[in-house]
Amino acid sequence: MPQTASAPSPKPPTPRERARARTIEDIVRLGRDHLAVHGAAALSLRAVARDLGVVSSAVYRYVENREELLTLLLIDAYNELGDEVDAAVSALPAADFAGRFSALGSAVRRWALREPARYGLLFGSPVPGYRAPAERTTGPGTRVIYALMALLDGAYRAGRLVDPGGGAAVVPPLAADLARIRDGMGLAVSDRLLARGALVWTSLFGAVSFEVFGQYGAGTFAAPDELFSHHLAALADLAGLCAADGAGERPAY
Amino acid sequence: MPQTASAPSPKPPTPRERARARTIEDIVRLGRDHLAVHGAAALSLRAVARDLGVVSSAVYRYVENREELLTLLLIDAYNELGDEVDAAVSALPAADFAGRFSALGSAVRRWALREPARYGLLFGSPVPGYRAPAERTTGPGTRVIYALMALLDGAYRAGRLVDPGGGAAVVPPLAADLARIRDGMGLAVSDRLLARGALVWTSLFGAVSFEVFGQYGAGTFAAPDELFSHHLAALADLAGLCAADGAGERPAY
DNA sequence: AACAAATGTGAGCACTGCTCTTGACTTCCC
DNA sequence: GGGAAGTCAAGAGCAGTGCTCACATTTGTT
Repeated sequence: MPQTASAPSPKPPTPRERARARTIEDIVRLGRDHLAVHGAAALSLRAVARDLGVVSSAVYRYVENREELLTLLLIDAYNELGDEVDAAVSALPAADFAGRFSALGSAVRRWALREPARYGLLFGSPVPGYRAPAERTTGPGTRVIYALMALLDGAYRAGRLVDPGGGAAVVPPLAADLARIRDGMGLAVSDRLLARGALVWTSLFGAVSFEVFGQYGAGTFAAPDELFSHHLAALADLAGLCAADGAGERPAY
Repeated sequence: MPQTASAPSPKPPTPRERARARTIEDIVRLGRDHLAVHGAAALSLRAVARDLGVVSSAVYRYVENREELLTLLLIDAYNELGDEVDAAVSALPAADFAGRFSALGSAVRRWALREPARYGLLFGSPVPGYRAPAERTTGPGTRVIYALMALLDGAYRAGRLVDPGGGAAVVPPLAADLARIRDGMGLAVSDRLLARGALVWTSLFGAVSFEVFGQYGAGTFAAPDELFSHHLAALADLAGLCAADGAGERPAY
């Protein structure tokens, strides 16, 4: 099994194939730049062709159509976000669940603020007429939620994730959904904590989206970093994460 | 002071002006339909002109350009959402804070699921190259957050909003922002509860956005209503809302 | 009825995604 | 080596877009 074992073709790549792959890489790179500058809906194959120094129809040799390029950029962005989140999380000791949670959230926010247009492609309103092919995007697209759930599940197994109370009981139809998810991901967390994890997940992206999309009015928050940190602490509490090791930091209710 | 006292022209509208206003209304209505069907980025003035039974350049007599139409649709959508939220909230007694909170969240979700493209225009990724004119959109655009803050502030003044603990203390720079907001909106809630309110606000839209934008994989949640209700209860708890009147419903910690 | 403002028309420019034909070039196989 | 097969870029062309402008028509008012 030499080379990359992805496709079922064990042949070594011919020079042609290598050149072709390199051109596609260039197209994706240029597309990423255009995406970052002009946004997803304004992504133009002709503009990419111009930057590539080639006539517009030539890029159709490498990329089937605009949707295909969008899909490539989607996967590219999901993976870059996933890489950064993974790196930020694994930079802290596995037992520091609260620290890892904070690192995960901060990494998402950092990437989103640095790449607002690409973040919008992933988590904003869907591009009209474009449907992401699930079989190619669900893998990269679920890396962050997998990381979060693995984190919370690890904390649960270590006895460091305790139900914070409040809210409501899990009703049977919801419990069925949660059971399916728990089995599918090999988790151990309880229904209530799993539901809390899902809420924390969407809340995290809600907070990031408001900031990235400029939904807060301009100048409303002069200290956005502090606001996000505060939110992150509240979300850790909402998820049920106990405060950092040692001292029973949990305030008296 | 007869008529509507909006513009500094107290004259009664001429038939011409009435016809003009009616045409603009028609354009907005048709644009709304196109928006709902094809999405914001695919909104086409030419298509609207066709539906209006007029040549494309004629609509430029009524709407300066595509951006102007987008702005009109933005305001229209914000107001429709605001109207529905206000109606849902005021349908319950003013003292039923938890009920009103639930009604607010459910109204937002209901409208978003019914009008996904318009919701995307308001809370999704910004349309590339389009900047909403703040002086015309901040009014309608802040109705929901005003309603939520008024609700939480009312609960606070009635002693029915108590700090749920957890999270972190408010650091000075954030406190300054919160103080400015509190003064600007005439609120009384504490810093921590105000910050919680902001988090609940973004979390609500995060949960709705994930559902509307199909960020949950297809078929992940067979019972989305129950999931949202569960989230809503958790968010009410996060905000510090005490459960409905009478019995000390608060579960033992 | 006459005038002037408001409104509608159609041509036109520059742009987009995408298709198709044509010609040139590279690679492989006999 | 020489042909065959495959690959690639070019350019024309189609249908659509936003938007402008000169011109024609309608319409309300004087």
